[in-house]
Amino acid sequence: MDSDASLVSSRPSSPEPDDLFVPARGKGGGGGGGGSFSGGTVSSSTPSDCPPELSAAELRGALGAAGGHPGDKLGVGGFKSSSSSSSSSSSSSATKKDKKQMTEPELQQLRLKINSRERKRMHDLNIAMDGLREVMPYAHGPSVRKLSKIATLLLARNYILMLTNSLEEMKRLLSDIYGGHHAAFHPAACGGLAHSTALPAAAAAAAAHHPAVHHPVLPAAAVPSAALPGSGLSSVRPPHALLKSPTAAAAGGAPLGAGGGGGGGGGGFQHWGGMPCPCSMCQVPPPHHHVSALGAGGLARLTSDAK
DNA sequence: TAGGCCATCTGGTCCT
DNA sequence: AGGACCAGATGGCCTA
Repeated sequence: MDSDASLVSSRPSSPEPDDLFVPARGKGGGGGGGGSFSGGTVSSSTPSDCPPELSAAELRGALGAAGGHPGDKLGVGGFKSSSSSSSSSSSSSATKKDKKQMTEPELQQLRLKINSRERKRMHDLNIAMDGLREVMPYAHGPSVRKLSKIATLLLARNYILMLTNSLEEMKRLLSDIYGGHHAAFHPAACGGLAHSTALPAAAAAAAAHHPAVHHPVLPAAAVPSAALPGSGLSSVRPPHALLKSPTAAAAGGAPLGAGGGGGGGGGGFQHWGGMPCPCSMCQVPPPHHHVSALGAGGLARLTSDAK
């Protein structure tokens, strides 16, 4: 409410490498967000400069996933006991052997190295998350707090669904306009924009009726405020509940989280200045994608989080 | 003070 | 063998 400064992500995504370090031994428990870091910077890793793009491996991991599934973990019995000589048995044999043979400092060194790698990995993940936030409509602003990770993911999903629906709607519109005789006209396949000059008045009118993102396929000429995510997605409203912003919440409007129960009362979301839109997309909530447990439940939960 | 979110540590598993 | 990925645990910060 009052703390303006704190509204904008009071915490950095991750600390500076210089600050990163771990006494490894002394810390009675966990790392804690930079609580008891002392000396001995571990910049061993930070090899590259953290490229903004996801590496192939990361993408693979993100998409593939499901691979791991350790499943057991046996209750994490050994939790932070590693700092000692570890060797709690049961694990990769060779590595274990080596670990047993390693001296304390060596073990510590190894631990630091692994920790550093993990830190970097999470840092890269956060960078990717920030990148996602940047392209999300309404995800940033002076008085809007940074989206949480879960909110970012949910919002992104719904955003994609909405854009997909917009595309479908546009295709259908064009199909209606040109009827069957112009089967050769397939904007989606041709990239759509290439035909901008060929768009008849009817299409232009339709475009005018649906400015901005709602029909992203339309040429900029026909869509004055045409909008790429960062610029003016005035018609796309995120789930204000996720934004945790008093202003956003007050602004009201239908949440982007249409798929789930997001819409709540009013039926279809209104992208045109509060006026109900006649198009099918706005009348019917995004189909077939039941927002799944996480979607609905998560949003509901997050809603209660709204300010 | 409780709850949410996050960064970090850590051990295990899978992959190259 | 080393690295990537994953999930559990812990503690700190912030907000209601």
